[in-house]
Amino acid sequence: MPATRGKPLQLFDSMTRMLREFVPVRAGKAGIYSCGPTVYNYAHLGNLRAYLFTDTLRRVLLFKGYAVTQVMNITDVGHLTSDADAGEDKMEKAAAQQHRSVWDIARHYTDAFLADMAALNILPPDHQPKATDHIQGMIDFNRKLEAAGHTYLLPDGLYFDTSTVPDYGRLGRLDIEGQKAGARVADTHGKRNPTDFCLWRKSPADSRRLMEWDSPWGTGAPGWHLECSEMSLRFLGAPFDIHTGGIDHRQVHHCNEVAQNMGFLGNGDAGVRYWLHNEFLVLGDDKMSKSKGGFLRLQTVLDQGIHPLVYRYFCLQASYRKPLEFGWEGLKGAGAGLKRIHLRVAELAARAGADTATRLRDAVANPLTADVAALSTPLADGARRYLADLDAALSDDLNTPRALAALNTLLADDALAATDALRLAALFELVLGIRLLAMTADDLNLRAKDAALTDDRISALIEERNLARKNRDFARADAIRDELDAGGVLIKDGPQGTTWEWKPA
RNA sequence: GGCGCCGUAGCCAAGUGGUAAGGCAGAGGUCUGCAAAACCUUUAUUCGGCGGUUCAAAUCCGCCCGGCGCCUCCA
Repeated sequence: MPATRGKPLQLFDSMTRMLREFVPVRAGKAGIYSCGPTVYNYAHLGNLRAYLFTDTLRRVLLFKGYAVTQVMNITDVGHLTSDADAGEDKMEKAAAQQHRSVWDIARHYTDAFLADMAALNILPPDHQPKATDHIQGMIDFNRKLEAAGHTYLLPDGLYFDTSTVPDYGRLGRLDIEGQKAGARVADTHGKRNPTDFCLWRKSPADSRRLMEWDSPWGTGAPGWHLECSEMSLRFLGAPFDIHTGGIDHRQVHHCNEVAQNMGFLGNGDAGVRYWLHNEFLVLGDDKMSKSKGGFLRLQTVLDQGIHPLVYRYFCLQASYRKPLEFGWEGLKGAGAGLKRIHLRVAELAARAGADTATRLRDAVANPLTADVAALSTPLADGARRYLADLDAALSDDLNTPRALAALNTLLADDALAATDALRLAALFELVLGIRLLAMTADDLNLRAKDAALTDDRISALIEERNLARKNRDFARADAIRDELDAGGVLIKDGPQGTTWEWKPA
């Protein structure tokens, strides 16, 4: 079996700002480092979009036959909310507000984060190192930077001298001169260059931080940019293939990582072959005020009776490199679309036969081990075309909207044999992760948080309605239907009787 | 002040030189006591505005309008 298949994968690299063909450092393998969450609060939907993006990237590489290693950090060290001494430590602030230890805070929000990832069907990274487990590594990293002359000491800590590496800020297309002239240049409190950043922050002499460690530069905590450099190079080696993160990291965090890596590696190379950044989820007006503050969690979506995978599907409808407009209308629209897709796949499964459906479901249950070549083997010409469409879309910088368009088209293609169509659905599922074969449309219906009707009450009402219908008391029957509708329950009358489901709030 | 992004039908959105994917909603139909659900059919002479380049532009260039991100922690 070839190590890779399909068209060359084109990825938009932030360093060159160009589409570049993916050529791995090691043939047949791909290493990804994804900037993970700081666990001082719940992840919001925008954060989660970033992880859906990295998951798609990973699934596409797997689909194309690469052996993928993905590393995602968990930032459980508090970092200051500003570069000035007066800044607050996010972790410590959360701990103080909630009267819990910083370690409790970290554990709680890490667990919540992992639960969100699972709900979204995001494959767990191969490694999820916590920053606090790598303090010694970061200290060693700094020692090397210090020995190579990239650092200097200020009263409040150890700093990286960005003038010691060539072309600082290229990744972010930073205009250093322009920033100097600007009105918003931060207090440099002795920094040699405005862009210099902290590698080790000393605890104030008169107080202790809740999280602090001893180091050659005094007791304190590592600089925020350090952990990603240390852990990415430790787990993936240098150079490694792909580094991902939100677009907001392109200008500061990742520029600093590049500088650190260059200083550390000492060969004029940052050790990262492709930098990929996802755009933001943006909040339009819509009914967003309902949750005011714009802090929307996955739980917020669940409370509306909307399945987590609907959010995944919603994100897949847009390019990861374009801002995505969030709105409830759009999300519910995605829900309706995803539901119809599931209904069609279920119909295909019925036509293809239970044995085939079960076999295919099991074959794609684990994208890490799924045999794409075997799945795509007996496929009629008319079906092959859709596989080519899928590959072409994904190879074009992970164009999932196009992949979804192909999926919709193939599900409506009457010329396809049911087995072929279902096989294609299985292949699409490997990359999309919307549980096409492992879930049904019914599974998408969730009870909204404020739904008042109980299942028993609903059953009783339906029974009463059916009796009224039998007696041709349609006024009563319709009144019951309206009552159920008002309660968020959708009635479905069919030849086999009446069923019901929850509607999104 | 600097750097960068976006603006395509009611909504989300693909498309970046060759004459507008896909989904949702809407409309019509089948079904139904009527509906809903489901299924079938259908829906942008037009891509924020104004100029320009070109045989040809949503796609390239200029200006303008609107929205957003980063420059301080942030996906």
